[in-house]
Amino acid sequence: MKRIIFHIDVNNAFLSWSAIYLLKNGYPKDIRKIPSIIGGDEKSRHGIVLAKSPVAKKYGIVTAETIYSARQKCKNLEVYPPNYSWYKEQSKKLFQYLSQYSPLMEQFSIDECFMEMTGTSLLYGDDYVLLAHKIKNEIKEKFGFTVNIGIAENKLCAKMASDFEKPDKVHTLYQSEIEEKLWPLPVSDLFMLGKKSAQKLNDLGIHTIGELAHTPLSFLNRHFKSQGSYFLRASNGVDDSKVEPRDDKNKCISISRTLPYDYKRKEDLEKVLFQEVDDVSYQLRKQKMYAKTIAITYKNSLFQSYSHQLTLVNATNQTDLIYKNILLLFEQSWKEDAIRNIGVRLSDLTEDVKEQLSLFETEENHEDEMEKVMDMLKEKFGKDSIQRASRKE
DNA sequence: TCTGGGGTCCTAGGACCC
DNA sequence: TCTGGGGTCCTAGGACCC
Repeated sequence: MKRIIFHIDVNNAFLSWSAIYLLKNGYPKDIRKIPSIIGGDEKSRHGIVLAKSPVAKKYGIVTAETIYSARQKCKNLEVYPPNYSWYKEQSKKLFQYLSQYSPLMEQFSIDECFMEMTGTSLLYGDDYVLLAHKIKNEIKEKFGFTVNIGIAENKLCAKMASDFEKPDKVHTLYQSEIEEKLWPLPVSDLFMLGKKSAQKLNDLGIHTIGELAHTPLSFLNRHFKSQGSYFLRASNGVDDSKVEPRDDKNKCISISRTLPYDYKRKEDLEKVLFQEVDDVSYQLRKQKMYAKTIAITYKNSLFQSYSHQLTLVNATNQTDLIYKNILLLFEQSWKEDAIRNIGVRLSDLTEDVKEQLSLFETEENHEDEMEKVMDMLKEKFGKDSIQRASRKE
């Protein structure tokens, strides 16, 4: 049986969702119809473009560029702040609705998912384009925002197809259409082929996906190692990965903050680190996980990144133990440069801890009990309801 | 008023063991 | 009297995604 995969992608998700929110609350205009963007707060140095309206796009504004630069391109650009809790709500509603059409769905991000549609012709008939239009139109009617739907025989091609002309469109990219629809595109359009690789390919004289598809594997392997094999397969529309529902278990949990100004004082940085550890270890406990690897990450005033990490003998989820190790890492790694962004990352996560205590480790049941109580309070009254003594000024 | 935040995966190189 | 070599674990850094 021919495999059929749908990829659903919300058009300008953050901007569309904000537009709906604003209209619902009596805002007089639809920000989808004017030159507008969703952007972070520039004063706290979060000034980048998170989403753009189709009109803003016409001015050449791209996602992730600075708001400052976006304004240079369009003088009467309107900037609106993100509303993440509302986005999450919209996302949840959408996926809930979509799940009625297929028992097998893979949520890929807040605004994208894959649906395994193989075999559904018994239910919906074998005109998949018609079905996709039905779904797309129902979403528009029911929720007020538009989506693109890509139809193909595998995930990669479905994803590429949904990226063709936007908004509010259905596209197919069957194997028989690769040459006509995929090959003329620039290599940078290929999924998982980013700026660096695109530049390198261009320097090697390879500009289109079609050219890439006809490059010898040995040549690509020489220049791109294991990625070379991926590039060749992907450019030929080959992908045999399955639609797999995400398990909710993360491989890592991290928090990082861009500071209001560059911090140079040890005490200031330590205070931020403590808050971050408090947050991140709470998240860890909420997922009932334990971390074995603890890392500190920096971005300095010159935008250079560096990091330092250690691996524990026994995985933990205790705030104090994690903080102790973060302080150690901080002592060992901070170059005493001015820090723009500092973060904490927990990885090597496991569900169970070996209860074996190392030789000199003391039992910390006390700490465990206190933490449980504090977590319960956080659950009930919100994350900021309770703070440890050392977190206060 | 220049340049976010949260992820996953890969690679190179060093330490260490047998 | 010359510097083997495979395997594993760990760290740092980087590419890429939304």
